[in-house]
Amino acid sequence: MSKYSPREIEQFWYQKWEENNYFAPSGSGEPFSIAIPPPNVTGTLHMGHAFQHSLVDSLVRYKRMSGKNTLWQMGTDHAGIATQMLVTEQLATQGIKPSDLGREAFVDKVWEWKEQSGGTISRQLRRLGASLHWETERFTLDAGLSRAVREVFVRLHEEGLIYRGKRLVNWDPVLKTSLSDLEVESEEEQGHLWHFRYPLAGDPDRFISVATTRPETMLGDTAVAVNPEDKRYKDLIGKEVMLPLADRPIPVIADHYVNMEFGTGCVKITPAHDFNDYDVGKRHELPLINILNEDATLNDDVPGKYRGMDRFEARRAVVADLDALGLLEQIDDHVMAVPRGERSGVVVEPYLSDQWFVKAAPLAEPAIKAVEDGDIEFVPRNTENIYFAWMRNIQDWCISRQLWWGHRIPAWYDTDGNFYVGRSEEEARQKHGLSPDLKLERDPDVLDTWFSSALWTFSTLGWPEQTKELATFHSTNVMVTAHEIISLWVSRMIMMTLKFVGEVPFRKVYIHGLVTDANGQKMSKSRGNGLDPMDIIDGISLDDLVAKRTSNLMQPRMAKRIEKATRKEYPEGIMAYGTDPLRFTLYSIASQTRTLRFDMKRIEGYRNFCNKLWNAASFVSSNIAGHESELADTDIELSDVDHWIISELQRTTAAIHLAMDTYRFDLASRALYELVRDEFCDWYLELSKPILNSDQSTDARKRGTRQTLARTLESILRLAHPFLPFITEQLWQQIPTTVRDSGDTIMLQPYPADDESLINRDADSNINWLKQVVTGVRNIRGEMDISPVKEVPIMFFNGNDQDRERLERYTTLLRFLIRPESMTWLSSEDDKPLAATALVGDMELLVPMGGLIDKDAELARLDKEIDRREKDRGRTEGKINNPDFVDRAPADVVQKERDKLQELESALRKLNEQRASVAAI
RNA sequence: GGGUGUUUAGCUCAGUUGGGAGAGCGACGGCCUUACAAGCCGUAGGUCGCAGGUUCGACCCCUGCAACACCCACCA
Repeated sequence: MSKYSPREIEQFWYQKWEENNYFAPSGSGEPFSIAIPPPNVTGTLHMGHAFQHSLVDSLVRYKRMSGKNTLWQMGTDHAGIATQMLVTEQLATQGIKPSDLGREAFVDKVWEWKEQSGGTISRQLRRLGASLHWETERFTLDAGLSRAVREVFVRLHEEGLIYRGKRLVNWDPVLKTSLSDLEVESEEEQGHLWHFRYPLAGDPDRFISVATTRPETMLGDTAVAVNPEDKRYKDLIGKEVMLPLADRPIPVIADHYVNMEFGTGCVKITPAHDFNDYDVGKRHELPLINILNEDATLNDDVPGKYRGMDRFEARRAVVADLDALGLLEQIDDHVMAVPRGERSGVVVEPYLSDQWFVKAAPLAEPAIKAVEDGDIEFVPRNTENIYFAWMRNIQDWCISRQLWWGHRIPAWYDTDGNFYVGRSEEEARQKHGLSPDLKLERDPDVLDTWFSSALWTFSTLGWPEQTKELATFHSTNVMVTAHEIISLWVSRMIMMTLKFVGEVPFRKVYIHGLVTDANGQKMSKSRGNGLDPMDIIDGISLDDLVAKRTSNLMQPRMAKRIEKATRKEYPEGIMAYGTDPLRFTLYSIASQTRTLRFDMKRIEGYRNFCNKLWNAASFVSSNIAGHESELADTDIELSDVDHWIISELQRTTAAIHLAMDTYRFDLASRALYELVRDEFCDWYLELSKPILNSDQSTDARKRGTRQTLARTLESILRLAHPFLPFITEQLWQQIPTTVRDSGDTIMLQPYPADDESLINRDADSNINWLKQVVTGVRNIRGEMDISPVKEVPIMFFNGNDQDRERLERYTTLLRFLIRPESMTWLSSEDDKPLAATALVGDMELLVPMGGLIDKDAELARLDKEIDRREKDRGRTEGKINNPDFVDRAPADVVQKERDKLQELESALRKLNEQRASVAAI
């Protein structure tokens, strides 16, 4: 058999699977379904995707093999803002502005772009081995989903759960659109707190000092507020101050919102440009003065000199002008949270505009209850707190975006500004009895991308049609996603799905951690520490990696640093590891912590693991070659070694089932790793060699071992398939059909079930004894620097009948594993030569010193053994001598300690005797 | 300000109802032993963040503290 080479097998098998439609639901059995969190149609696969989809794929393959009617629904998201920005940038390189094209032509361009680049993410998902049902792939802007969106919008509007209104919203002045709270990211930045004096109206010599972080907004102030309890300003309440620069009188009002301790205790109130001030303004019926244009330049409602200035330019001008008037009192450094648009990165403005909103509270109520009642379970459990915290304090959701790419809002306006909602213009006219002559214009806005995403689990299955798919696969079983998506998406799916389907979108929500780089840093373009899963699968040269990480940076000056760090970390670039090793690495780090560090060192280990599995299969294959026909024979004899590995297989199988059922992918992968490496390869394959090669073994026993080799390997492959889909398929194909099912793919084989009755405790304890003997000898060899191939006499003393019986039974195996020159059973103390010793229970294992063994080294070794046991004895004695322990601890625990003490004392006695005789040389 | 999580070997992390502290990587030593040097064998290394408490017994349960991380929130 050739060497393990992922590249050669992975693409081949995926294609085969897809051609044969193996990803389709079987149509029989209990349904199991998962809807993919739709990736951006024009996006590429990042490490977070690779992680998430690897987890889901293992789950899907596991359930499919377990006989479930399994659907992993594929689809992509139109990603309004992200995609529009991307295409806008593309056009900019050709010197084209969206406004040059106009709406329709621009949207056509986006569709073109989607057709052209939309295949990337799908290709990458295939490379990852994701067993998605491609045939029913959906797109959030396709006809069916658009229909679902209109249906939901109209019905919510009819119920008064969608409304239009002028509100203060988050405004992105570069994209010129509103954003929801969740699309705004606040980060602490160094800023200033300016203190200004506002002179009292009619008393220009008296001032009131206000503190602000945003001086330019003072042009829109409509009041100054103080705390009603604040004695300093009590007399000013109800009076007026003259707003400088604007020269408008504004009132001094009292409101508990004002914190007396902060700043000067006086707050300028700008209702049109601050969310708090907006609320204060409402309470006091203050006028709202909007001073900004859509692009955050100052509008005509400010004094002439500031008109048209950018907000930051205006800030400098206002500060300078107030200073010139002697009204600038002081400037403090001040750290504050600055809100920025998640996509554009620019500072977002609270901005007064007409928008559409979803009234969230009524929808949230049943959604909260569904989780409280356990209809939906969060895993790990405590992540439901994030959900509850968000839902119990939910605010209305601004769903309109001033973009061109997205679901256009199904509302039409007449020339008087009245609007009419309907599934179509015809319906809107009909519903409102409008004359056909009335001129209507459709609302130019589109819906927040998350609005269509919220309908994902059911719209992809055909809703509003009551399809068979919807009946079969909804509710879906589990949603696998990250923390930050809980509010953004999970909560909205739950609300919308309960509302329109009357059932939960999924029964479980598995929340996984965030994959970071090896240092725990979030992977990002700007940090230049991102790893592309494709580069790990296919490999990449250092120069290409550097080029990739330093191109298109928002801050080009970072390029040098990124290049340096990259060259240091990957001096040889990244070699091609293949998908299976990447996946296995991802499972192994999937513990239930918040951040998961991806370290290239680990993938190397798991690549080696795959290689080992490959070589083990090659060993099995060469040992059964020529014996294929007898592999199904019943005329066989199983040795203890065979029984033991079969036991191990059962235990691991049970452990993996438990792990998968509790979403512990890390424990599942580890159990598999340990079985394959530590038991199957390190012990079983080694022990099978003497059985197969010795004249002492009967043919029936050899047949038994060949059969166990083949069957165990075959089971391991099925067990491992959900995690390592490609290598397992490749190796499984090479298993003779006398051992495996004659099916065409491992994908559709039954997943192994554990069978308690196949656990053979006698064989287990025998093999355990055998391992101890072998380990004892290896330890002496290792410590005494005796070459593993140097044959030495080995003696046994003080063993019981069982030891003796086992020695005889396993002579052949022992000869192979410990390479004795001779094996002697000593019957009397007097026969004991001076020797290095190991203990196996009460039995002493001796390697005579005759020139081989260094006295001091052996003394050191014995001291170590003695010391270890003495410490243990101390602890154990302490317990036994504690009457409280003996009285109160369960009898079996006490007995266990007593037995242990006895063993320790016996061992110590022997070791000390041994030490004395060695020391006497 | 509120919330959640983390703290176990040099590094990254397991530790499933409280009953003898584990793995991988790294380190060190020895081996080309006929599946595998992408390998094999062996060894060292930890007052389980700190301080209390409950218990016969605590990495595990309770209280307090500290450090770090993340999420949410309107302190101008």
